[in-house]
Amino acid sequence: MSHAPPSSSSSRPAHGLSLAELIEAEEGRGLLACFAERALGEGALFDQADRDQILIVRRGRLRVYLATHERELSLAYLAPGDVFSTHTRAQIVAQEETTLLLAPRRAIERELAAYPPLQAAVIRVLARTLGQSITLIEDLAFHSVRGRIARYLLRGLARRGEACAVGAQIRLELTVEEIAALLGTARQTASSELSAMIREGAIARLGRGNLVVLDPAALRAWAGEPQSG
Amino acid sequence: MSHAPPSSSSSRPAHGLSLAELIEAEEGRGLLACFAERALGEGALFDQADRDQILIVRRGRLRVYLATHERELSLAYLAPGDVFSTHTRAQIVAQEETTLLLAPRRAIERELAAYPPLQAAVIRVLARTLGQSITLIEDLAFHSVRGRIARYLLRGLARRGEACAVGAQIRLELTVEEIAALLGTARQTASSELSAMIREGAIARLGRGNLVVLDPAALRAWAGEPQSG
DNA sequence: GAGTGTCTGTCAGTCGGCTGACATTGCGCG
DNA sequence: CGCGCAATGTCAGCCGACTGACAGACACTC
Repeated sequence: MSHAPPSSSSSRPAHGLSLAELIEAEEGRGLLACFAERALGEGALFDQADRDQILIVRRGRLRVYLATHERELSLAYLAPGDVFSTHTRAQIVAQEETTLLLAPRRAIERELAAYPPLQAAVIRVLARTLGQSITLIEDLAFHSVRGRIARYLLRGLARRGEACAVGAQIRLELTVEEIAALLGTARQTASSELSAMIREGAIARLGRGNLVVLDPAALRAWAGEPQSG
Repeated sequence: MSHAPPSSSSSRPAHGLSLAELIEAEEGRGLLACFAERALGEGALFDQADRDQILIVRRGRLRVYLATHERELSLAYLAPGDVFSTHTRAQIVAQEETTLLLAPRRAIERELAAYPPLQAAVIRVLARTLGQSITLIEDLAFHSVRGRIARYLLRGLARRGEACAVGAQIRLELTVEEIAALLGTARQTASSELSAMIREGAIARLGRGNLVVLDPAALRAWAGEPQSG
């Protein structure tokens, strides 16, 4: 799961193929046979009946979230190439027309021995997901809403490899409400805090859905990062 | 990581050997060679220099936690047989005299192909850890302190396979302060809430560090579980 | 242009949980 | 036994965040 918004899918270092790349490649031909394609219309809930499935997004966008009757917490948005597993307690909904590949977890486990690169791919996905979970736990346990927003903005920059410097632009690809759900807070609180951060001169609006960094040090301080330089 | 207190180590279903069992078994002999033994005295911090290590607890007890300058959040207590990896941002401290087995992650990855059962073991550890992380996220995002305490108590019962019925006993193996750290709250708040739950008759004290369930329905309601029966 | 829906900003009221402070209990040990 | 220390229970004061409500901004359609 990519904790950031519309995740630019596979940014894989030289460790090996991602699961998505693997099944498209030559050596994954047999593996591909395990998967069935499925289409989801916009707003369609992924049926919780098919648990224990591995899914790969081919096209579209999925939102993964935890829910109670009264509140929802988004865990991630999945873009084409992203991989997820339904055996967690998370729900999944299609944000737009989406097609995905599905395979039962048992089948994948059976293939593990046959496709050595598959092991590494699966472990890598799990490790990355775990890392993002810990980021979320840190957010919820240690950081105020303002800090979480600052961290969210900094992650957005880091994901593109941009430094947090004066003039750096941040494209908000989600609505305030969606960001609030991702940070575990209410829409109104996120809106107020963001406004306050602008009023205090740390950032500025640049048209609809765009921000510019004015005071990197303030952002980093709110994010609870060690001040360097 | 076992989210519960002093985790009764391996309660593995019939899926295969755990990593800890695997390295002790015949077929793990070569694997064992990757590991070096290390001893930690009580209160010793696991050196953050050796990142990217797989560790297996042999004897003693470790606490895994996230920390800032001003606060700590315990993620898990590791008992003999438990497995963890240091590549997360978590810190580790020995609660008592502890000995553990250490292997570089790279070495383990190299062995993956040679020991097919190892793949399953590693994936299982990661999946379990991820599941516990999601439980913690649910706690922090959806449940009040009272709810988290109720959920903690219910998990304790479930872990022993006991039902939450009138008269069921709960052994608190941690101090209130340690429980608070595990639930992401302050010591005082945890203490007050626990006292209130007792005052309201849902549970009762039974000597030092022991509780009895008096009103299972109340506990389940606080925990936010669907009321059945 | 008017009408409609969505996204957004903002406010007052309320409450849960944190902080700091202090009293109490229980246990180990000289 | 009495001292000391750790673990607890409890309180008042404060603050951050949620709730509900409403108004403005923007995009789309007819």
